[in-house]
Amino acid sequence: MNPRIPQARRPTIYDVAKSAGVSPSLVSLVLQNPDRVSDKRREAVRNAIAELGYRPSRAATTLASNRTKSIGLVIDDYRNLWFVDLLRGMESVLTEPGFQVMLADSRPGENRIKDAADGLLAMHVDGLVIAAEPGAGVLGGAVVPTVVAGWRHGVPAEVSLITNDDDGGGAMAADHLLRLGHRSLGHLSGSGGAAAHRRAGFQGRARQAGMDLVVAGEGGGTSEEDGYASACWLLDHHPGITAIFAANDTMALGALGAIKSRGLAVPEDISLVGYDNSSLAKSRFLELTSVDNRSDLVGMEVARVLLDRIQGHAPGPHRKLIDPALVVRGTTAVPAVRH
Amino acid sequence: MNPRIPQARRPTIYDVAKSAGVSPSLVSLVLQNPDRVSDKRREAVRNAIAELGYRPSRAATTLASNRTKSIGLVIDDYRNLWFVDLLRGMESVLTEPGFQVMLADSRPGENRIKDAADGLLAMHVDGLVIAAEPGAGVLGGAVVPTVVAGWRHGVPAEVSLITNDDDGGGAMAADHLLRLGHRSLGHLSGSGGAAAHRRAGFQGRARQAGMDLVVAGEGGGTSEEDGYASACWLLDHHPGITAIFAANDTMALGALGAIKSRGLAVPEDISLVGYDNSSLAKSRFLELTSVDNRSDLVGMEVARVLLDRIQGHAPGPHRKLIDPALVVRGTTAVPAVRH
DNA sequence: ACGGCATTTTGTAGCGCTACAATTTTGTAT
DNA sequence: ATACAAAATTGTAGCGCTACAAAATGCCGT
Repeated sequence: MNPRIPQARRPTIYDVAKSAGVSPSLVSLVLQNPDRVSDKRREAVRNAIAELGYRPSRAATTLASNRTKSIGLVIDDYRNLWFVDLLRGMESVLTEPGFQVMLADSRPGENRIKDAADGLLAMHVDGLVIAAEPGAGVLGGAVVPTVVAGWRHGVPAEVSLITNDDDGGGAMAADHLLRLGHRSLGHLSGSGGAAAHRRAGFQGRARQAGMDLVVAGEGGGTSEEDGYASACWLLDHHPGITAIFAANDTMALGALGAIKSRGLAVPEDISLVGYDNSSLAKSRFLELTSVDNRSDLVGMEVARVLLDRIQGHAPGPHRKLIDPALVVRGTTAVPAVRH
Repeated sequence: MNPRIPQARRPTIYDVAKSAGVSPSLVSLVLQNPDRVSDKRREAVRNAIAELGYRPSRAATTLASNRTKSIGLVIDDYRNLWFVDLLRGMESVLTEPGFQVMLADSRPGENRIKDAADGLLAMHVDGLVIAAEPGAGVLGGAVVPTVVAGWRHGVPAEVSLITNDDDGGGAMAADHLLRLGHRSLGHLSGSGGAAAHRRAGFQGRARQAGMDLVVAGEGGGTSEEDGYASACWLLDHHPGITAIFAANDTMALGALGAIKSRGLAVPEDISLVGYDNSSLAKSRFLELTSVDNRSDLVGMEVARVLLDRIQGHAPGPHRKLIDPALVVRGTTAVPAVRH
């Protein structure tokens, strides 16, 4: 028996080099910049790679080149599912050039976001996406290209920002109701930046068109209960209203309960528009007309901006609002003729 | 002016060693095995680390030790949101010992799962979690400890397996309805392993208790539409049924539509139980009694098993079913007295 | 055939860390 | 004090790759 143990050691660049009859440096070159290598050797190296089943060691590459081909994504909380679309969008762009996304959520604690970001930076990520409210100091020593996604406030001018256009979404909702012929609107708002922008956009367009508008719940909660309560108040104090725009689908669901409890029908008596185009909205049971954030597009744009910065193509920071899309379903219709 | 540029180079283990007046090896030791170092030096090193803001380079550690302190998680599709709970559970266990989770979803293609797993292995993950149906060959050359999560079939005996107990969940649903006094049950099933187990558990317990049971939709789809159609069929052909158990919340929602369309009320005329305890079920609008998978517990157990294997504590493969939990809400009640 | 230049290929020297054997220090028993 | 083992510390040699300068090769006109 042969005493030499076959050692299932992973092949290295040296094994490939030997097998292809070239130097290790040449193999490295083929991996990074195939164009600089003659056709003959390139093929030889590629064959050797395929034959040996060689895969570069990311750790070694990172250590030697100080680049990781990875992007860190900091989210505020796994429970906020919007990051799923963001992540999908990012991956759809990043997969092709071979970048990996590393996810970190921010556990409770003082400098939650900063800690998560620091952890990712310790792994030498080439770029950072902050999909959470960037607290003070988080964006300070930006050692790698950084983009804030889905947030708008507290972002210094030198940091890139890609966000859903919540103003635009609010305006879209208003336009839709306007076109249907509604003239007296209610809005269920809540606390938080996104809600404020949705409200502003909706309000702006409604006022511009000379419509009546009553806003409820401004600065309050954004749960189903809150939607229910605000909608009850609206319906009881402003019976002339024919359409309600809620700052999110959950509140819209609450509003639906309120509307039904008053013996009114959707969309016959009241049209209802939500926001987020959540699974709730898509449900056959609700068929809720809703504004879709297009967070997937945000993710794609984020990835593109980051790649540009990493590869040194783009100049300064980049800001962009992503257009949302209105998805019309069964809860909006032409208003009933009164009397 | 001083021509030397201050170079914001990250401090290395050498910088720490110099600052603490010890050798680099000692610093490394403090990082890995503080107990082996005298109190005096340990403190000196720790102070130096804090002072310099030193953070070990993951890449270098990986390269030198051939360990990464990271776990790869392969999911089948970002749209299947159950992985969110799984991930949360895993992180709650892995954060403390300093492990990172790397996520990879399996894009379309032939060997989808295998490619994703290979990608993670190329990054030298120390352990692998397959939260998807493990196709042929995926678990073959298991070079690192591997656990299959949330799946039950096609898993060879030598691979660890941590799964939701879908049989148990089905039985729980049956028990609940039994205790309420229901004697004639309907079940909305569908294709797929999870649905089959839920059905089997429900069926087993129902038969054991001598109840009437009609199953609809076996092998069919699992969407809201499918739930609606199957529930219609059930209600029309088996009017004696007083309770329906759906294989998931979405189908339960469809069933609710069907029940209402027949002029029946929930829970007065028909009790309804879903599965997954999704946000849908929690909604105030539905208040759906539902079985919770406890995927967070699956994630925690997965992480524990993996850590044990990685640290060489545990012996062979490990199999465990995680008990689900029934969340009773407003869609189940004592059946109405007939006639 | 030969200089001169561009292109292709290679050798050398790390990147920051850990493993492990070698060495020094400390503690204990005599 | 002295011998000896145990504990603490250090030096050396990589891990697998890339950067970069140096060397080799190819190509052109004359």
